[in-house]
This record gives sequence, C-alpha cells and structure tokens, in this order.
Amino acid sequence: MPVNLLNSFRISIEDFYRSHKRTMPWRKHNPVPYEVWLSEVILQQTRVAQGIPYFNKILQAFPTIEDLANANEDHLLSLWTGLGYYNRARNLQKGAQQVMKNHNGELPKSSGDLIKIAGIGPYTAAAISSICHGEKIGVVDGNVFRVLSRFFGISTPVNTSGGLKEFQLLANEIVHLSNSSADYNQGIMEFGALHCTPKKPLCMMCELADICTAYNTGKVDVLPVKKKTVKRTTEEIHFAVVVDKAGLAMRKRDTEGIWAGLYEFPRLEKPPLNGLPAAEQIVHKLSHKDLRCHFWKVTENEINEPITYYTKHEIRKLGMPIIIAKYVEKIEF
DNA sequence: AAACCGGGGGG
DNA sequence: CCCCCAGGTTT
Repeated sequence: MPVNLLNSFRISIEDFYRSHKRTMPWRKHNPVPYEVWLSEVILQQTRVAQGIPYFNKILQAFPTIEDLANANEDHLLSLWTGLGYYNRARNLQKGAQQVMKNHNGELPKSSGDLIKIAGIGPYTAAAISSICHGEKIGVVDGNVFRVLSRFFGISTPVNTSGGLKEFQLLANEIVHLSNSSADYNQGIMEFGALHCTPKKPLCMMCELADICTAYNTGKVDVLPVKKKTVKRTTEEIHFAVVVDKAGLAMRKRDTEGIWAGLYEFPRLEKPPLNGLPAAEQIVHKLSHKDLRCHFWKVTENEINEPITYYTKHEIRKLGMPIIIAKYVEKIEF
C-alpha cells in the first residue's frame, strides 16, 4: 500500500479516537497493565457493554495480580458466571501465577514475552504492549479485520492463516507510521465498534468515505470476506439396481436441484427387505455434504414407479452423475 | 486447518 | 434464524 494512503488512514483513525468519548474502564494517561490485561481477557469474543460490569466486579475482588494468583478458583469462577468461555478465567489465573513465579509479580512489557503467558494470545499481547508501553505492533481483532478489509479493499478471507498474516503485517505497517501505538490501535477498534460496524455502517457521515475502497466500489456489504465453515452433513442414498432382459433400469431426474435432468438408478427410501448389496457403498463428496451411496440388487417389485430399461448401448448416450456412470461401466448386464 | 469454547444482542 | 462480539487453546 502507498505510504501516503496508509498515513491518511492512520491520521483519520487517530483523530477519530481523540475526538470521541472513550468507553474502556481503564482509559487513562498511564493505564495499569494488570487492568488492561484483565479487561482484554474479559472482552475476548464479548461485547464491551456486556463485559464492563464483570471487569469492575473482578478487579474489585482481586485488585492485584497477586490477589488473582492466590484466588480460590471457585470464587473466581463464581464472579465469571454468565460471561461464558470459562477456560478464560482458569487461564487468566494460571497466567497470574506465572507472572508471580517468573516475573516478580509484574507483567512483562514486550509482546514477545506477554504471549508466553497463559491466556494471552497475539491480540492481547499486542494490546497490552502497545497501549501500556507504546510498542509498535498492530492489534488484530474482529474490528480491525473489518475496517482494514473495507478501507483497503482486501478480500482475503480473514479466518485463514494466510489472511491473518496479511492483516497483521498491514496493521504493523500502519502502526509503525504512528507516534502513538496506543491511540492508533484503540482508535481502529473504537472506529470499528462505533462507526464501521458489521451491519449498517455509518458511511454517510464517515470522514474516510472519500478514500475508502469498499465504499467507492460498492463492496461495503461484502467485506470482510470469511471462508464459510460449511458444516458438512451426510445423506444416505439407496439406489436400486434392477437388471432385466431389456437392460438396466434408469430414471430421469427432475429438472431442478442436484443432477438436474440426468439419469440415475431408481431410488429406494431405505435398505430393501429383499435385496442384496450390489456393490460396496461409495461416499460421493460434494462441497456441503457427503452422499453415502448404497447399491442394492433388487427385483422390479421393490420399485414403486414406472420402470424404463435401457441397454448398455443406450445408456452410454445418457447423461449421468459420475458416480452412476462409473457403476454402469463396472457391471455386466 | 479445524474444532471447541458460551452467552448476549441485533437484524 | 443467523451472524457477530476488543480470541485463545487444543487436536
């Protein structure tokens, strides 16, 4: 990306941050690292409005890292109740114990050391080090994915290792141009949360609209791109293999849906009572589901639909799903 | 790379 | 109903 574009973006984000009311509980000139750590862990995959009461409650119960390290786990979990992702609480306490044991009770400053602590990943390490110590490292969370992908028109799926790397590098490049990692990083998250929202972003009043790629190419509603994690399903299919003197029974499929207008074997709703397996079951993989295909050697009586027979010669001229075509090639009739 | 982890809010 | 949220760990 051109440096002047990166800078225009960065300056607008910092201006946005400095001119907005701040919502985080520990927003002060010298944020306490423990408070930032606690709030960032609480807010993982959690809306700020939902997490704030928990932050206040837990900080009051455990005012220092030492208190947290020595806490009764059940006590901590009772305060966490309702937040979800309860391993966050256990990891948080494990981290506090690590800090007591290995760092004299004080959080390390660099993101490289922070990330070694339980429950602190790339995001939280970058957040603590940039906000508390000015390290020039970009935070990458859901807001950052959204804002960067829209503004720069990046369509790389964000939920892939390659996408994550690309966005992290871009975030780092921008934050290196800033004199205040804390303001820039918090600004882009605040901007994403309040302004460049997932749905109905406030483009009409956005000061970045003039140079926003998504806005100027009509892609606001398609960015960021996420690779679909299609939950694959399995469907059982029972094919009737009916062989007659006249040939092999085939039926033409409807003109809509999968394999529209192609020829296949008559279907059975379930494994036939009077039938022998005619072949091994074959799993036919589609993008969204596995078709587990069974072939049953049955007589005409098992089929409750008009049957048409085709000779091998005739069948070769019919359009068929590949799984049927392969089967036809294998058998003798 | 994909699964798993929770509860709440909004369209 | 689905998507998203100031993500991280485990397999």
